[in-house]
Amino acid sequence: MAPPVGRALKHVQVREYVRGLVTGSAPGSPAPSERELVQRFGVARMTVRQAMDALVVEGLLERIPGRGTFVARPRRAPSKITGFTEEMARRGMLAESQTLLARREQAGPGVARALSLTEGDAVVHWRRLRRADGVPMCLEDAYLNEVLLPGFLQSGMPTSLYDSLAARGLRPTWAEDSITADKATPEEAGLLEVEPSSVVLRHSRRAVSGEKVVEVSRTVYRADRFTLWVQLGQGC
Amino acid sequence: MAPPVGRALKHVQVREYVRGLVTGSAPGSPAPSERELVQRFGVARMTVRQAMDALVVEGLLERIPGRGTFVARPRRAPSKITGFTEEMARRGMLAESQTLLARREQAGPGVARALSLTEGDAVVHWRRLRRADGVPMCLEDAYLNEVLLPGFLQSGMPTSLYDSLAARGLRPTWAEDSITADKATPEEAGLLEVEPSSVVLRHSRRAVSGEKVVEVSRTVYRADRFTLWVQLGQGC
DNA sequence: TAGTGGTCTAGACCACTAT
DNA sequence: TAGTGGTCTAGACCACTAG
Repeated sequence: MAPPVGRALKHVQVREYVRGLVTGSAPGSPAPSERELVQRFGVARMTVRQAMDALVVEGLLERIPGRGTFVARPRRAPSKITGFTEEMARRGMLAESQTLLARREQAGPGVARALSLTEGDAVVHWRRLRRADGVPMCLEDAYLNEVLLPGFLQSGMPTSLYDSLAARGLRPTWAEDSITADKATPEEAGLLEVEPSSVVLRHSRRAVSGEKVVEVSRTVYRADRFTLWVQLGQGC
Repeated sequence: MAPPVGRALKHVQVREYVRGLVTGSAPGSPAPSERELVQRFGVARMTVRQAMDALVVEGLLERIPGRGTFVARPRRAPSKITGFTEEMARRGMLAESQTLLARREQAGPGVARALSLTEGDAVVHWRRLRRADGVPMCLEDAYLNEVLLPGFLQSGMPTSLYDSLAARGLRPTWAEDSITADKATPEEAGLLEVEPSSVVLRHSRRAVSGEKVVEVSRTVYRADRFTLWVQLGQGC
């Protein structure tokens, strides 16, 4: 394959060429040597190193001095920040949602603080009963900053909140969760179709995209149907 | 301050000089310009860029084209992988432990699989009742690969498992946790000093350091005393 | 206009690995 | 010995920002 032509930066051309060669290769496979790429693209070696550096930082390549550059074994990664739809898909289950409430409200003190707003500011309150493979799994109350989501309530509610946040460039980049065990309230038990005072898992989330708080939610899961899985790590 | 002298690599000298200038500075403070560092250290600009690149990747500096290089605002980071002692300290509580059991065992099928061992291999089983500010908080069963921890049982049990792992260069770099809500067994209720069938939070962990599985544990927390906090993020 | 970071060149020498 | 990545030089031009 010839080096691509275009007005793209040279280190980007090299980087994407190598990425193309390398994606799909088994870990440990050799990448082209730096001097080989210098020849192929007719660029300086520092330019090639800039390209390779980026792929090394990404975790795609691994350099071994004296030996060469190789496809890195995929690093164990921390959990992605996902919503219910994506999480259930990952478990091979079909997520369904029943909207119980979707309206504009004035933020109370707790929600205002969590969303970094002022009390009384407009928020979207969205309450859903969520099923996996037809069985009630959890009850979720999400609060969203209306200013960040103009026309959200009018545009017809999506299935996946996180998809529609992503579509607006507001995919969460950071989230803080708190998790407790508790007993269901009578109302929760009724909606979740469990005995009164059944054990539940309560999960609160505050999700941030860049500097903006995009979601504050409280979710109550049936303990008999749901285990929370989290991966932690120092890698990215 | 004069450039340090020594046989250290030049880009390392520059990097550590800048790090020293910058740590403690407020986010947004300017770092020295690249050309200024070229003058000060008498090195090539590419060498300075190599030094600065490292600090940018670390998240310490931020480059703004046309303006300069500045101290980055600390990025929101995912949770560190901590044990009970460290976690309680973070909450301003004093962690105490009472060892209920500490012995060499043969790994059963479940523990063997989780520790990436063969059934019957030697493992350390360590059961502790853990208190925070004197109140029972959780009951933890940890299983450790004895081969990775020679003399662990003989050397007197430490307070913090994670400290002693760190001392052997086995600080976890990745962990997978699962969290469920449940009711305490009679034995658990007795040890945790709660009513029988009280609500508890069950937390399982499999912690890895590099490629080695260093800890497998199951912990049961009093739900009335403990909330799990987790931060997730794409930054490192 | 002066200064900044972003890109790029065309070399060089080193330590290390593999044959 | 040949090849690899690691380090380093002494320049250059560009687009952008700020005064």
